[in-house]
Amino acid sequence: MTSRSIHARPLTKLQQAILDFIWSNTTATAEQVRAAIAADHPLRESSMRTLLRRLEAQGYLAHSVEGQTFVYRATAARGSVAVGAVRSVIERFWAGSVEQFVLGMVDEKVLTPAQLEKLARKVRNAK
Amino acid sequence: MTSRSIHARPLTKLQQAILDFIWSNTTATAEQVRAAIAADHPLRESSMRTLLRRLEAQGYLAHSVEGQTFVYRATAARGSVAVGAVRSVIERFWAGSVEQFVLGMVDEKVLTPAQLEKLARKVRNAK
DNA sequence: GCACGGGTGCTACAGTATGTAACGTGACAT
DNA sequence: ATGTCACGTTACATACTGTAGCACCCGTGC
Repeated sequence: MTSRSIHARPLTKLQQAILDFIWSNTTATAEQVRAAIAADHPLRESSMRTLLRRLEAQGYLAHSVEGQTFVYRATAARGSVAVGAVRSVIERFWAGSVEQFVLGMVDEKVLTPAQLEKLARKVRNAK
Repeated sequence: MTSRSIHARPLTKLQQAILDFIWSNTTATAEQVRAAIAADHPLRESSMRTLLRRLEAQGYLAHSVEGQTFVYRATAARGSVAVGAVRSVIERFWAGSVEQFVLGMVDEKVLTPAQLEKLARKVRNAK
């Protein structure tokens, strides 16, 4: 099962930035994350720890102890979290029908018939 | 631009229920909405009016006056709001690439290659 | 003219998540 | 012992939500 869990709450920019970094690096300590996003989000060390702790409480992260430092890692792959977000939208708006959803995307011109065609080919060949 | 999707805040169940009713009925008064969702969400009249007012402030609704009653209607079609929600996810997680997004859906087995193929055919024929 | 009921806005308050951080504390190196 | 690093606890402002009381206006009936 694609790990249910995680409260289908949308991530804020800050949370997203943190997770993005961790997803890219597999693991990260509070200080590493802090340094990485300092440019966009300057934060005190303690603030960062609070954020990481909260993300862990929400199920996005888990940590192990390395010496006296917490090493965080994501509990779910980036892709599955992303797809989970979309799935919740599909459930609400298209009563769970992925097909209706895709057709809706075409209707709204977010996805063109040509793109759809191309993707179908690509997937077919990749198989 | 397909109408900037309002404030990209996700709708709560309650808000969704209200909008769903209005989308289904084209227009609705506070009392009609209240009666319609009373089973799942029992609310006082004034509460309902507050909710409608807030949804209007957020851009989802607009109203006209009929006698002394407010008649609400949605400012955006259900489909476009839904797609807008998905688009914001695509932006965050797939850097805006709809194609990468669809491939991600396939990767995560939310959309099967067969379904994709079928949809492509369907759209082609519909054109 | 005036009370009454329907419909409205204004105001409010508790609950929850978020952004932000100070402070206290325990462990380890010196 | 002492400083330093990393951690947890606690806190506070802001924002949105769910929920609603109450004051106010307008048309209809007496």
